[in-house]
Amino acid sequence: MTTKQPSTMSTMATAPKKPTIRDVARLAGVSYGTVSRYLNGNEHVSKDAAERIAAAIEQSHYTPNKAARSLARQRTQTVALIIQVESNETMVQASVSEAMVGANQVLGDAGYQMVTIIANSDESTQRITQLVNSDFADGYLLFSLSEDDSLANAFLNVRRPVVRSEISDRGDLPYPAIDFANRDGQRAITRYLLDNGRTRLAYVCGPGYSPTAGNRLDGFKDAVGDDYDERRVYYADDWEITSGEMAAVAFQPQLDRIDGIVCANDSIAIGVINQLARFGYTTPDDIAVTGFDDSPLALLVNPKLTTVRQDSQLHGRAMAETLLRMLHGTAIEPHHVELLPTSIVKRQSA
Amino acid sequence: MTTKQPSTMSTMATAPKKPTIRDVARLAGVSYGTVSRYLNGNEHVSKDAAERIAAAIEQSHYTPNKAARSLARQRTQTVALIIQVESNETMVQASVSEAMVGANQVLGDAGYQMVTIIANSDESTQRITQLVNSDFADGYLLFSLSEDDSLANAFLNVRRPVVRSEISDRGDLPYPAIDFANRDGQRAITRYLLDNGRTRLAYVCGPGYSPTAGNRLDGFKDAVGDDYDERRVYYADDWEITSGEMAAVAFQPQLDRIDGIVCANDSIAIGVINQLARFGYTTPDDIAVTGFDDSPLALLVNPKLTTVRQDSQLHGRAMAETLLRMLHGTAIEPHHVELLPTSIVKRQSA
DNA sequence: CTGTTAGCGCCTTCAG
DNA sequence: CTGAAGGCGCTAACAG
Repeated sequence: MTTKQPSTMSTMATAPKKPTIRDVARLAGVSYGTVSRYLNGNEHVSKDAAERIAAAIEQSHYTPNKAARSLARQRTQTVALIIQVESNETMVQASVSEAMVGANQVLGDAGYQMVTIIANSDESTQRITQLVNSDFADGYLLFSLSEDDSLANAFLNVRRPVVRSEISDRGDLPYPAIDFANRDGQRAITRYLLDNGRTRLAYVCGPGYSPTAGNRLDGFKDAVGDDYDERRVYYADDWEITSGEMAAVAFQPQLDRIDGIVCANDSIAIGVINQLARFGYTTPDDIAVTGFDDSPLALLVNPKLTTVRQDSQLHGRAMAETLLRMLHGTAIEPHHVELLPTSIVKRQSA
Repeated sequence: MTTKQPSTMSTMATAPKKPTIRDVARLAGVSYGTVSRYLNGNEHVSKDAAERIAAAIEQSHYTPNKAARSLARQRTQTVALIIQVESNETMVQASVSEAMVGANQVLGDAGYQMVTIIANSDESTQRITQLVNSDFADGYLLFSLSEDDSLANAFLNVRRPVVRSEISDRGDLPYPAIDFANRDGQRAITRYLLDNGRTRLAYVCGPGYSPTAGNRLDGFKDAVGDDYDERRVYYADDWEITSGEMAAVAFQPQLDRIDGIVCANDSIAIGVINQLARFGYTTPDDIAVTGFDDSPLALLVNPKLTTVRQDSQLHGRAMAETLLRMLHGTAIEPHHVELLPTSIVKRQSA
């Protein structure tokens, strides 16, 4: 079967509109109910009819209309992955794009088409709220919603399964979340520093709107225990490199009494290292620095980052799997939380 | 109006199914045809009726069903951005995610919902082919299709507007393309090297399946003219850092007679610089190196990359705009090509 | 096993 | 200005 059949092409030229199930039925000499059965894998179709239908479909280039099918069947076989990006400037994080690929894989294998939607303005949030309430998809994967996010409100009354990518303190969002064990991870890498004789540690915390930032800070607190000193914590406004540089500046007066800086993520760590270098401190000799995420950047910088690794593809897969379970009717406790493991990857910066 | 109204909530509890246009009509005391008119901004609705309908909608939390509307109206108000990723390992390129944001903006402003779909396996390609032929969206934005891509075949018989992100030699794809002036850009930065006294130039070319790779190489050829020497060209298998390293290795025997290496993109350039350093050559003193894309990485490495900048958000916006034009009925020449300008950004590596 | 038929929720003439 | 009715393309329940 070649893709292009001249005869077929000319046929199509004379009949420029898409064939419907009735056209196929007519071609095959059966009623269109039978064609529908064939299409949906119903047993009760004679071998003979099946063959004629198959031929008719082939010949007419028939493909079922998605809207009609969704309407009749009351489900779309589509899952939407909604990702919130802070602004037009920020782009999609590497971890998010990896998770997308993971989720896309398992959803696709299960016969669902995943589509991703970007929310980055009030207007888009508005539009998405409409969409979600219009039975656009059978289920939703929510990425990086901040605590007080207006986008989250869009899902308050949704009658479809939803899975979140971050744990949250927000009590009115009755959806399971799958997240990394951020607290454990940060605790572990902090202990690693401690075990290596770094005793005067500082911390650069992620932005306040992010639950993840808080969880990672908690892990740091766990590890340092009574040595925790609020004066050696810098609260960044975002997750970017610049924030790391600002943190180092803020710490400057006490840098001589600091021998390690634990950062909320890799980008911040890179910023810290850069700024420390400008101040004349070398990493890790003078001050050890750790990141979090093990993003592609971790390998690019000098020194290479010692950081907490998380498997983002797995994150996407795990989220998709529990969504599928819900789609299949399995009841999941509304505030169910699954924490994915992280691991320390030791490189040069600490 | 608070989002959660206890009374409404309990009402919903007793009537667990979504309200339809008929429910709204009943509540407002009009026929549902009138509600439909109201919904679609038809003039012929009395002020009185409009108000009652608005109240009924508010009260019932009504949102039109997407599938039904699409079916009746024969359009979805949706545009799909399809992006092909080489494998599960490769993630979404920064430039692509930026273009996504740009296109999303323009499309959203025009009342379309953009959804992005990932193609990364035969199975997903298969599924997408079905989708595209099922009137899933009103138009398509195609990202990074390789020349002989099977995915491209999915669009051979589509009856909807399509815009491509790369120019191509493939003649059977009658869709306009919007691309960067890759050839011009590479020619310009090569000339820049030449003008700065670099006379023995080598080139690292992108993967063969990519038209872009060829266009950039052509730009290099333009600039060096008769000095072009096939022995100083390395053909990479992909766009990644590792390929740059391999290129440097391949060039090693003649490195002493080379004073500049023009690379197909930033990642490759970074790989080249790294490997050169290992061989004991410094950049740019011994050998100047240039990139292409001005990706976020360009600023992170040492020395910072001198490269060709392209505005990826603009790319997305431009593609969306011509798609909109086609959606609005403007005829666009099938093989129309628009080339977006690039600029040289001088930093440290050359 | 197969034809018939009643919707799915909404849009859009067509009368009135 | 508004109600009634046919249809968008397909599914599913019901006779036969």
